[in-house]
Amino acid sequence: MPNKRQITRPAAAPETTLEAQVFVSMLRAADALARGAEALLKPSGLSATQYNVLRILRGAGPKGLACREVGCRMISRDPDITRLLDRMESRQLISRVREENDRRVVKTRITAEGLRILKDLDTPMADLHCRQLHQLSPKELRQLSRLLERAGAQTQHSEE
Amino acid sequence: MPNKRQITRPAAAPETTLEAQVFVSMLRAADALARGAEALLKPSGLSATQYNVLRILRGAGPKGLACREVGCRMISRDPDITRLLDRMESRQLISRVREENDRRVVKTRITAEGLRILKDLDTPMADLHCRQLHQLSPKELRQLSRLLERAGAQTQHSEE
DNA sequence: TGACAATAGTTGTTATAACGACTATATTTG
DNA sequence: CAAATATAGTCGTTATAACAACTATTGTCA
Repeated sequence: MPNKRQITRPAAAPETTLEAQVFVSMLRAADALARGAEALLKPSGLSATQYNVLRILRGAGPKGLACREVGCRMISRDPDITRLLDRMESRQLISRVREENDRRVVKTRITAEGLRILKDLDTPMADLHCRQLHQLSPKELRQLSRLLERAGAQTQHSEE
Repeated sequence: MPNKRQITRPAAAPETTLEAQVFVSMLRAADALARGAEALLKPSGLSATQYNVLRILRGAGPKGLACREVGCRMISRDPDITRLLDRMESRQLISRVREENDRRVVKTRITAEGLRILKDLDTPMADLHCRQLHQLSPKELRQLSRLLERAGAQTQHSEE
């Protein structure tokens, strides 16, 4: 039961390409980071997805965003924005109003309550990220960020 | 609605630390990779999690693994291995037998059918990874892999 | 040995994600 | 202008994830 870093080429493993290695490392690292964030959010009763939506809406400002626009900016796509927002609205984190001009769209905005919760989380979240990545120097972080952006450059969005 | 790479420091965004930037890039990139893999797996009716379990069991060989061991090696932890394996067993992808020595443990093994499906996926999956990461040179891939391992070095497991 | 704790899995329940069909409004075009 | 098409969002259903309590078996030690 080896718990080592170096690949031990276990039994039936087919030729492990460099790309496959990066694939696994990436998912693992991302999962570790996400898990930490979720743990931090749990006391607030927020899921990672909900937190992401709140940040997006804060970034969008008082003009708000259409349902679909929120979906586009999310880190992980959610095919069911409606009910995600339903839950958040019932918890008073966001508000929704149907547009007058184009009555198809529903503008979503963050509430004062949502802003408050988010604000309280800003520092703890930043601290968490630093703790999670403290093993890397600023130079390495920049390097990593650059590589990640290129690696994920398929479905590109812009957050907040 | 900027679709650019460079951070534009949008409206209400608090100071974006380097670490936070890496955090977002990482989740985004991982999501992109995972999405591609899921699309590839869909025709086989496998979820990413199930695929992961099959690879783990193939790597474990004919001795099989205890339920809990499978969970430890998975990329993303699943607190409900039992029902995950239930579904896979009912689809004949795996088999389970209770141990004689220690009657608490249930050994899980991959079936011939599971092996077959996995084998058919090996090449397409490797190709996918190459396509997904073809923007990076071998040197960059090694660099990325190394950085990722250090970034995710909190809950370290060994796959397959 | 007999009570207590630890370990391995299972099961019940609730919430959320995934997939697809459906309604309402707006835009295009013959 | 009416029919067709596109767009925005909603809803029904099924499957899966998340959380927590529960059973069975084994190990510990007073």
